[in-house]
Amino acid sequence: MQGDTAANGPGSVHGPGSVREPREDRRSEKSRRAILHAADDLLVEVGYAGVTVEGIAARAGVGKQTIYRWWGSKADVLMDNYTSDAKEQLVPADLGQIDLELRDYLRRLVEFLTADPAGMVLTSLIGQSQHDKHMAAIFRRDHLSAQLDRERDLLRRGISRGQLPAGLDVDRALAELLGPIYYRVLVTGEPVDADFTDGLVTRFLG
Amino acid sequence: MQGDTAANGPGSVHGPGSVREPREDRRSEKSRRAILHAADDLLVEVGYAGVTVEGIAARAGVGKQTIYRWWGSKADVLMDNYTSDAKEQLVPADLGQIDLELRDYLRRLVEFLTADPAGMVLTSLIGQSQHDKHMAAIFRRDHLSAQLDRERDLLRRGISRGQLPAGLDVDRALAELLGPIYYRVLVTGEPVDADFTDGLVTRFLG
Amino acid sequence: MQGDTAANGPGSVHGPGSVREPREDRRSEKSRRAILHAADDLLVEVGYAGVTVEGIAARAGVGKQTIYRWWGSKADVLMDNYTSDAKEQLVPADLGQIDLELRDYLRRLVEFLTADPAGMVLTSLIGQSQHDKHMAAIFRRDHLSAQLDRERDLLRRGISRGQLPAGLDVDRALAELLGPIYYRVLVTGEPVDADFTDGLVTRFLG
Amino acid sequence: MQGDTAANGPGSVHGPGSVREPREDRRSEKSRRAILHAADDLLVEVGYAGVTVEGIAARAGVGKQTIYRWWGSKADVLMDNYTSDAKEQLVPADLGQIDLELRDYLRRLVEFLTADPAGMVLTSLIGQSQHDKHMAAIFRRDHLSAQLDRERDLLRRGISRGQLPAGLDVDRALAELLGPIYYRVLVTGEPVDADFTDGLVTRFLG
DNA sequence: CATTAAGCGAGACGGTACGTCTAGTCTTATG
DNA sequence: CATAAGACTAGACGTACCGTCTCGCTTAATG
Repeated sequence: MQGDTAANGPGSVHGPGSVREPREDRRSEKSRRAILHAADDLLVEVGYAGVTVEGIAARAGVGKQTIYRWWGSKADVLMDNYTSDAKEQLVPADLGQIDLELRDYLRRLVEFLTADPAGMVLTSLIGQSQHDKHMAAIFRRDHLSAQLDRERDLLRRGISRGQLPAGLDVDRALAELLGPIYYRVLVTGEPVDADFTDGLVTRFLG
Repeated sequence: MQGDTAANGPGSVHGPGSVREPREDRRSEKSRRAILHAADDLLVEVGYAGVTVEGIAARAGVGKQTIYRWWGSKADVLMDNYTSDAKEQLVPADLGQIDLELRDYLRRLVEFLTADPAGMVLTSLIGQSQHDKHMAAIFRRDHLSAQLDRERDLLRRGISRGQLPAGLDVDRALAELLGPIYYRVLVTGEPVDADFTDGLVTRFLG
Repeated sequence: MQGDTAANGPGSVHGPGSVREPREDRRSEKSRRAILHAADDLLVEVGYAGVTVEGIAARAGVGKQTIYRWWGSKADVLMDNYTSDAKEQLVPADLGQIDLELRDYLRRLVEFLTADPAGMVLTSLIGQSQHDKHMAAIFRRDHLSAQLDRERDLLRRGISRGQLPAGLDVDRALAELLGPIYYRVLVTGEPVDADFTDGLVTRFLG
Repeated sequence: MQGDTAANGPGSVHGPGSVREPREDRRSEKSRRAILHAADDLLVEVGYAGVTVEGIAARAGVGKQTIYRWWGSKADVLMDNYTSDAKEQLVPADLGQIDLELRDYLRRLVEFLTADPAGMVLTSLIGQSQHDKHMAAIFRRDHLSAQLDRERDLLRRGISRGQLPAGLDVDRALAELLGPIYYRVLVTGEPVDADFTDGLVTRFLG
């Protein structure tokens, strides 16, 4: 085996001794970057349905095989792309006050989902997950769980500070805080303003 | 609804006197039904991504042109299919008590989304809406708005009975009640039990 | 079944009730011609190895599927193309005198093989037959047998006129007359002049 | 021969001082043999069209670069392979009598072409020569000319013994003796028996 | 003996073409 | 004139090889 299991790239589902593993250490960083950038650009320009592996390859100046060697599908590429963006932009801030932190985080989440190109990737990936169980599993494993962890930490910080009740059901609380936002973005398509998110926090803390 | 002649079917972009309009009165009811059934069956058997116009036509014993004549895409067919199912199953009951009504409705909504084949259509359509603005618009116009109206009526009934505050922001309330459910179904994929939905109602009314 | 077996196009190897037969009567004559012309042009321009199904399709303004629907491979297309050319150019003339007829035919055969673009197709097909049993069988069934029949008729005419011995082994005679020509064209690549072919006839009749 | 350093291997197009010449003296004999064997085995197992450089490399446990370093193509490898086989098996015997020698040689040639794996290489190479001028030139230079020399010697021996006429056109005679055999093997695919080859000799000497 | 310069196995790379699949349009014959 | 059937152009799919290009690793032959 080359490389420890933990460090394997997204989409590496194969166990050891699988048919044929590409060797991570030989991987071309230049191509990797070109592919991720091309995918991102295309998503913005032509939309999720218009993104094709062929198009990514052409735009990146890369062989299709190189994409298939390291990712399993266009969704896989876009997800990889996205994960780093999300890590940077969706980290809940530590402001000492849970109400400020929540207000801030929800506002930034809305901003990300509705105005940031990377947010478009996220909603596309969630959309794709509705028709593709495999994609859904990878999405949850590689992106969502990390994000949820960051969000749980936020609430736990509030608990440890005594700003939230000790017995709080964290996951339920997240569903009640984030659910209405995702609902408007994904289902009704209504715009979401700060008033709405602030209201969620107020009712949650009240 | 597949639409009266004046309003034209979803996806028909032509103005009046445009290239050529099919005449609704000549339409074959037999083919229409065969197509909708075939689409439904296929969705359950092979999943949204596996459904193709070609597959529907073959299974229904129908020419592809007949599908394209009356619908704009596979999503259009599935949506048509779905709309009637939803009407039957997602009508909020009038039980006299808002708390009972909400508890009942949310439970049935969860049941529909997670266990009913028609619910699979719904989540698929929402998923598709994430990559297809046109689809999204049609989905909201032809399905979602009707459903939202039924849901708003539920809350308004509660207000008129004096069981809910007169100044209630109905749309915000719906987002807070339904959002957490859609969030779990669409985003995290966690199972949703009656405890969860009842809790939403309790906190909402409390 | 559509069409009697004899009239079936080249490459139709399937028995009745095979997976799916295209319907010959719906075939687009325009596309058929465009494909055959494009293939012929390409062969001359880029040589056999450079001809691709993709290239033919592009040049002909045709979908690849249309080529695969009616032919099995590029060799199949080129063969189809060729068969008609050969029919026109390689018919042994009836001149009343076997020596004149043979001299004439061998000269024209050489001319065809070495100077006519269609002759290039022929040698390419024979070449391809060396690595492809399936191709070889089709080539022999669809082209070679017809040509051999025409050549046998030539000799039989000579026999019936009393210009050749009654007990002549026709197939062996053809091998001795044509073999040296094909040998030079296919194996040694030496040029073949009228002196050479006339000599073959002289020795054969002597 | 894979060539002395001065003459360079087949397919080497570089002038002296060109990009970079591999050093023959460093060459791995083990790899060379593994490659030739693998190529031979593959030819028998999957046929000419199925042989690939990649397949040879994998089967031989060798890097592709090693093949490209010393040969120019799969045809090049197979030809190299073949040349030695032919040398052993297709040497005309010196039996003192031209009729016996010819009968013997033609029989062995037929046996080689139709039953020996190396004969399959030969016909494949001739086939390949029909679509590849470069290949054809190399084939003629590296294999055919040597073989033709051996064959011419056979006839010249007959002339010097007085068993063949002094003014015999040797090349024409070879075309008449060998042509019908190659014709049947390459073109018509008919089986060739001893009766046929003996008949050629009889008519040639008669 | 260390150095160094090759050949080597391995395999990732940019490409091209493969043969298949589906989209959405167009054509023909039938009722 | 809608329909079933299905051929059509178009173009993406995922795979197979091409021939080139690093990588570390032997393995000689030289300093």
